[in-house]
Amino acid sequence: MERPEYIKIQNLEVASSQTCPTPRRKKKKKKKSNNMNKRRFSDEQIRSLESIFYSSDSKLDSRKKVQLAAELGLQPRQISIWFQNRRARWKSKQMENDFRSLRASYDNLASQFRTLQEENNSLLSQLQKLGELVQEEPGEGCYSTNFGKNADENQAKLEILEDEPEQNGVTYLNNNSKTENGGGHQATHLLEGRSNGNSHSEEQVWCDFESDGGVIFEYQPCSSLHLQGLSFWG
DNA sequence: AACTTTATTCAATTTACATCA
DNA sequence: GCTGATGTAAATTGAATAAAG
Repeated sequence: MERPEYIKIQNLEVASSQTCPTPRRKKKKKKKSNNMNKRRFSDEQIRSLESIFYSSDSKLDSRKKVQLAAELGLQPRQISIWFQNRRARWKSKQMENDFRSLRASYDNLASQFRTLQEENNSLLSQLQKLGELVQEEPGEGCYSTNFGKNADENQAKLEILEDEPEQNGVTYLNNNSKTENGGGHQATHLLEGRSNGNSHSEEQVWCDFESDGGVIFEYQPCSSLHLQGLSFWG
Protein backbone atom coordinates (compact mmCIF):
# COMPACT_ATOMS: atom_id res chain seq x y z
CA MET A 1 0.00 0.00 0.00
CA GLU A 2 1.35 3.37 -0.96
CA ARG A 3 1.59 5.99 1.70
CA PRO A 4 -0.23 9.22 1.04
CA GLU A 5 1.91 12.12 0.00
CA TYR A 6 1.85 14.71 2.72
CA ILE A 7 2.93 18.25 2.31
CA LYS A 8 6.45 18.69 3.59
CA ILE A 9 6.34 21.43 6.17
CA GLN A 10 10.07 21.89 5.94
CA ASN A 11 9.71 23.15 2.39
CA LEU A 12 6.97 25.61 3.25
CA GLU A 13 7.57 29.30 3.42
CA VAL A 14 6.26 30.21 6.84
CA ALA A 15 6.08 33.94 7.17
CA SER A 16 7.48 35.38 10.37
CA SER A 17 4.18 37.10 11.01
CA GLN A 18 2.45 33.74 11.15
CA THR A 19 4.68 32.17 13.73
CA CYS A 20 6.82 34.13 16.08
CA PRO A 21 8.86 33.45 19.16
CA THR A 22 7.27 34.17 22.50
CA PRO A 23 8.23 37.57 23.90
CA ARG A 24 10.43 36.28 26.70
CA ARG A 25 12.60 34.39 24.29
CA LYS A 26 15.36 36.32 22.78
CA LYS A 27 15.37 36.71 19.07
CA LYS A 28 17.78 34.57 17.20
CA LYS A 29 19.18 32.87 14.96
CA LYS A 30 20.09 32.06 11.45
CA LYS A 31 18.51 28.90 10.18
CA LYS A 32 20.52 25.82 9.49
CA SER A 33 21.65 24.65 6.14
CA ASN A 34 18.73 22.36 5.29
CA ASN A 35 16.29 25.21 4.87
CA MET A 36 14.20 24.01 7.80
CA ASN A 37 12.34 26.97 9.22
CA LYS A 38 10.72 25.74 12.37
CA ARG A 39 9.16 28.34 14.61
CA ARG A 40 7.18 27.94 17.77
CA PHE A 41 3.59 28.98 17.46
CA SER A 42 2.62 32.29 18.97
CA ASP A 43 0.90 32.53 22.33
CA GLU A 44 -2.28 33.52 20.57
CA GLN A 45 -2.15 30.48 18.29
CA ILE A 46 -1.45 28.20 21.23
CA ARG A 47 -4.34 29.69 23.18
CA SER A 48 -6.76 29.01 20.32
CA LEU A 49 -5.45 25.51 19.77
CA GLU A 50 -5.66 24.71 23.48
CA SER A 51 -9.21 25.93 23.73
CA ILE A 52 -10.30 23.86 20.71
CA PHE A 53 -8.39 20.89 22.07
CA TYR A 54 -10.38 20.88 25.30
CA SER A 55 -13.73 21.79 23.77
CA SER A 56 -13.55 19.18 21.03
CA ASP A 57 -12.47 16.27 23.20
CA SER A 58 -8.96 16.30 21.69
CA LYS A 59 -10.15 15.28 18.23
CA LEU A 60 -10.69 17.46 15.22
CA ASP A 61 -12.75 16.80 12.10
CA SER A 62 -11.19 17.82 8.83
CA ARG A 63 -13.54 20.73 8.11
CA LYS A 64 -12.84 22.31 11.45
CA LYS A 65 -9.16 21.70 10.90
CA VAL A 66 -9.13 23.59 7.61
CA GLN A 67 -11.16 26.41 9.15
CA LEU A 68 -8.85 26.64 12.17
CA ALA A 69 -5.80 26.57 9.94
CA ALA A 70 -7.17 29.51 7.95
CA GLU A 71 -7.98 31.42 11.12
CA LEU A 72 -4.53 30.92 12.61
CA GLY A 73 -2.55 31.29 9.40
CA LEU A 74 -1.20 27.76 9.57
CA GLN A 75 -1.31 24.73 7.31
CA PRO A 76 -3.99 22.11 8.09
CA ARG A 77 -1.17 19.62 8.42
CA GLN A 78 0.38 21.77 11.17
CA ILE A 79 -2.93 21.71 13.01
CA SER A 80 -3.05 17.91 12.76
CA ILE A 81 0.49 17.60 14.03
CA TRP A 82 -0.17 19.98 16.88
CA PHE A 83 -3.20 17.94 17.98
CA GLN A 84 -1.23 14.76 17.66
CA ASN A 85 1.60 16.05 19.81
CA ARG A 86 -0.86 17.57 22.25
CA ARG A 87 -2.61 14.21 22.68
CA ALA A 88 0.77 12.62 23.35
CA ARG A 89 1.60 15.27 25.97
CA TRP A 90 -1.80 14.86 27.58
CA LYS A 91 -1.39 11.10 27.70
CA SER A 92 2.00 11.35 29.31
CA LYS A 93 0.65 13.80 31.90
CA GLN A 94 -2.23 11.44 32.54
CA MET A 95 0.18 8.59 33.13
CA GLU A 96 2.09 10.71 35.63
CA ASN A 97 -1.12 11.41 37.52
CA ASP A 98 -2.17 7.78 37.43
CA PHE A 99 1.22 6.80 38.77
CA ARG A 100 0.99 9.29 41.63
CA SER A 101 -2.45 8.10 42.61
CA LEU A 102 -1.44 4.44 42.40
CA ARG A 103 1.58 5.08 44.57
CA ALA A 104 -0.54 6.89 47.16
CA SER A 105 -2.97 4.00 47.44
CA TYR A 106 -0.10 1.56 47.63
CA ASP A 107 1.53 3.53 50.46
CA ASN A 108 -1.76 3.53 52.29
CA LEU A 109 -2.17 -0.21 51.84
CA ALA A 110 1.38 -0.86 53.00
CA SER A 111 0.80 1.19 56.11
CA GLN A 112 -2.35 -0.81 56.91
CA PHE A 113 -0.39 -3.98 56.36
CA ARG A 114 2.27 -2.97 58.87
CA THR A 115 -0.38 -2.08 61.44
CA LEU A 116 -2.05 -5.46 61.01
CA GLN A 117 1.29 -7.19 61.24
CA GLU A 118 2.04 -5.46 64.55
CA GLU A 119 -1.42 -6.35 65.82
CA ASN A 120 -0.87 -9.94 64.83
CA ASN A 121 2.46 -10.08 66.66
CA SER A 122 0.85 -8.64 69.74
CA LEU A 123 -1.95 -11.21 69.65
CA LEU A 124 0.51 -14.05 69.20
CA SER A 125 2.43 -12.81 72.19
CA GLN A 126 -0.74 -12.69 74.27
CA LEU A 127 -1.61 -16.20 73.13
CA GLN A 128 1.76 -17.46 74.27
CA LYS A 129 1.33 -15.82 77.69
CA LEU A 130 -2.11 -17.37 78.05
CA GLY A 131 -0.66 -20.75 77.17
CA GLU A 132 1.94 -20.34 79.88
CA LEU A 133 -0.75 -19.37 82.42
CA VAL A 134 -2.80 -22.43 81.55
CA GLN A 135 0.27 -24.58 82.04
CA GLU A 136 0.94 -23.12 85.50
CA GLU A 137 -2.66 -23.58 86.74
CA PRO A 138 -4.13 -26.78 85.24
CA GLY A 139 -7.83 -27.24 85.88
CA GLU A 140 -11.08 -28.58 84.44
CA GLY A 141 -12.44 -27.12 81.24
CA CYS A 142 -12.15 -27.27 77.54
CA TYR A 143 -8.58 -25.93 77.59
CA SER A 144 -7.34 -28.02 80.45
CA THR A 145 -4.84 -29.68 78.20
CA ASN A 146 -1.23 -28.88 79.04
CA PHE A 147 0.33 -26.99 76.18
CA GLY A 148 3.93 -26.20 75.97
CA LYS A 149 5.84 -29.18 77.19
CA ASN A 150 6.97 -30.24 73.81
CA ALA A 151 5.84 -29.93 70.23
CA ASP A 152 5.03 -33.58 69.64
CA GLU A 153 2.81 -33.77 72.65
CA ASN A 154 1.00 -30.57 71.71
CA GLN A 155 0.53 -31.78 68.17
CA ALA A 156 -0.97 -35.07 69.32
CA LYS A 157 -3.36 -33.37 71.70
CA LEU A 158 -4.47 -30.84 69.14
CA GLU A 159 -5.11 -33.59 66.60
CA ILE A 160 -7.39 -35.33 69.09
CA LEU A 161 -9.25 -32.06 69.64
CA GLU A 162 -9.62 -31.52 65.90
CA ASP A 163 -10.81 -35.05 65.24
CA GLU A 164 -13.50 -34.94 67.89
CA PRO A 165 -14.21 -31.30 68.56
CA GLU A 166 -17.76 -31.74 69.84
CA GLN A 167 -16.81 -34.42 72.32
CA ASN A 168 -14.02 -32.28 73.67
CA GLY A 169 -16.14 -29.18 73.95
CA VAL A 170 -14.05 -27.27 71.46
CA THR A 171 -15.48 -25.24 68.61
CA TYR A 172 -13.21 -24.48 65.71
CA LEU A 173 -13.66 -21.49 63.54
CA ASN A 174 -14.03 -22.45 59.93
CA ASN A 175 -13.02 -19.48 57.81
CA ASN A 176 -13.46 -21.28 54.50
CA SER A 177 -9.82 -20.87 53.86
CA LYS A 178 -8.76 -21.73 50.37
CA THR A 179 -5.56 -23.24 51.68
CA GLU A 180 -5.34 -26.96 52.18
CA ASN A 181 -5.23 -26.56 55.94
CA GLY A 182 -8.37 -25.65 57.86
CA GLY A 183 -8.53 -23.22 60.76
CA GLY A 184 -7.67 -25.97 63.23
CA HIS A 185 -4.44 -26.74 61.49
CA GLN A 186 -3.53 -23.08 61.45
CA ALA A 187 -4.03 -22.99 65.20
CA THR A 188 -1.85 -26.08 65.43
CA HIS A 189 0.91 -24.41 63.49
CA LEU A 190 0.78 -21.28 65.57
CA LEU A 191 0.85 -23.10 68.88
CA GLU A 192 3.45 -25.55 67.71
CA GLY A 193 5.74 -22.81 66.59
CA ARG A 194 5.34 -20.85 69.77
CA SER A 195 5.60 -23.76 72.14
CA ASN A 196 8.92 -25.02 70.85
CA GLY A 197 10.36 -21.55 70.42
CA ASN A 198 10.53 -21.94 66.69
CA SER A 199 9.99 -18.57 65.08
CA HIS A 200 9.91 -20.09 61.61
CA SER A 201 6.22 -20.93 61.92
CA GLU A 202 5.51 -17.24 61.85
CA GLU A 203 7.57 -16.93 58.73
CA GLN A 204 5.33 -19.54 57.15
CA VAL A 205 2.41 -17.24 57.77
CA TRP A 206 3.93 -13.92 56.85
CA CYS A 207 6.41 -13.61 54.13
CA ASP A 208 8.88 -10.78 53.97
CA PHE A 209 7.24 -7.54 53.21
CA GLU A 210 10.11 -6.19 51.24
CA SER A 211 12.58 -8.19 49.30
CA ASP A 212 15.11 -7.30 46.60
CA GLY A 213 14.02 -3.71 46.54
CA GLY A 214 10.71 -4.78 45.09
CA VAL A 215 7.74 -5.57 47.22
CA ILE A 216 5.89 -8.79 47.62
CA PHE A 217 2.67 -8.74 49.57
CA GLU A 218 1.36 -12.11 50.46
CA TYR A 219 -0.83 -13.15 53.33
CA GLN A 220 -1.47 -16.84 52.91
CA PRO A 221 -3.51 -18.46 55.65
CA CYS A 222 -6.79 -16.55 55.73
CA SER A 223 -7.18 -15.11 52.29
CA SER A 224 -5.95 -15.49 48.79
CA LEU A 225 -4.58 -11.96 48.64
CA HIS A 226 -1.58 -11.83 46.37
CA LEU A 227 -0.08 -8.53 45.35
CA GLN A 228 3.13 -9.32 43.62
CA GLY A 229 5.49 -7.50 41.33
CA LEU A 230 4.54 -4.04 42.57
CA SER A 231 8.06 -2.85 42.08
CA PHE A 232 7.41 -0.08 39.65
CA TRP A 233 9.41 2.45 41.61
CA GLY A 234 12.85 1.76 42.71
C1' DA B 1 -15.22 -11.30 -1.06
C1' DA B 2 -10.75 -9.55 -2.23
C1' DC B 3 -8.23 -5.64 -3.81
C1' DT B 4 -6.68 -0.73 -3.95
C1' DT B 5 -6.85 4.06 -2.60
C1' DT B 6 -7.27 7.51 0.69
C1' DA B 7 -7.29 9.33 5.17
C1' DT B 8 -6.37 9.11 9.85
C1' DT B 9 -4.11 7.73 14.08
C1' DC B 10 -0.26 6.47 17.11
C1' DA B 11 4.53 5.53 18.89
C1' DA B 12 9.02 6.44 18.24
C1' DT B 13 12.28 9.37 16.62
C1' DT B 14 14.52 13.51 14.71
C1' DT B 15 15.14 18.37 14.32
C1' DA B 16 15.31 23.22 15.58
C1' DC B 17 15.32 26.40 18.96
C1' DA B 18 15.55 28.51 23.76
C1' DT B 19 17.71 28.56 28.01
C1' DC B 20 21.14 27.98 31.37
C1' DA B 21 25.67 27.12 33.60
C1' DG C 1 29.94 36.78 24.29
C1' DC C 2 30.83 32.01 23.10
C1' DT C 3 29.90 27.04 23.98
C1' DG C 4 28.03 22.66 25.20
C1' DA C 5 24.24 20.39 27.68
C1' DT C 6 19.56 20.05 28.23
C1' DG C 7 14.53 20.53 27.68
C1' DT C 8 10.72 21.10 24.75
C1' DA C 9 7.76 21.80 20.80
C1' DA C 10 7.32 21.03 15.87
C1' DA C 11 7.86 17.81 12.44
C1' DT C 12 8.96 13.19 10.27
C1' DT C 13 8.68 8.31 9.72
C1' DG C 14 6.64 3.95 9.45
C1' DA C 15 3.10 0.89 10.70
C1' DA C 16 -1.76 -0.05 11.63
C1' DT C 17 -6.53 0.61 10.77
C1' DA C 18 -10.89 1.86 8.60
C1' DA C 19 -13.97 3.54 5.08
C1' DA C 20 -15.09 3.94 0.32
C1' DG C 21 -14.95 2.54 -4.35
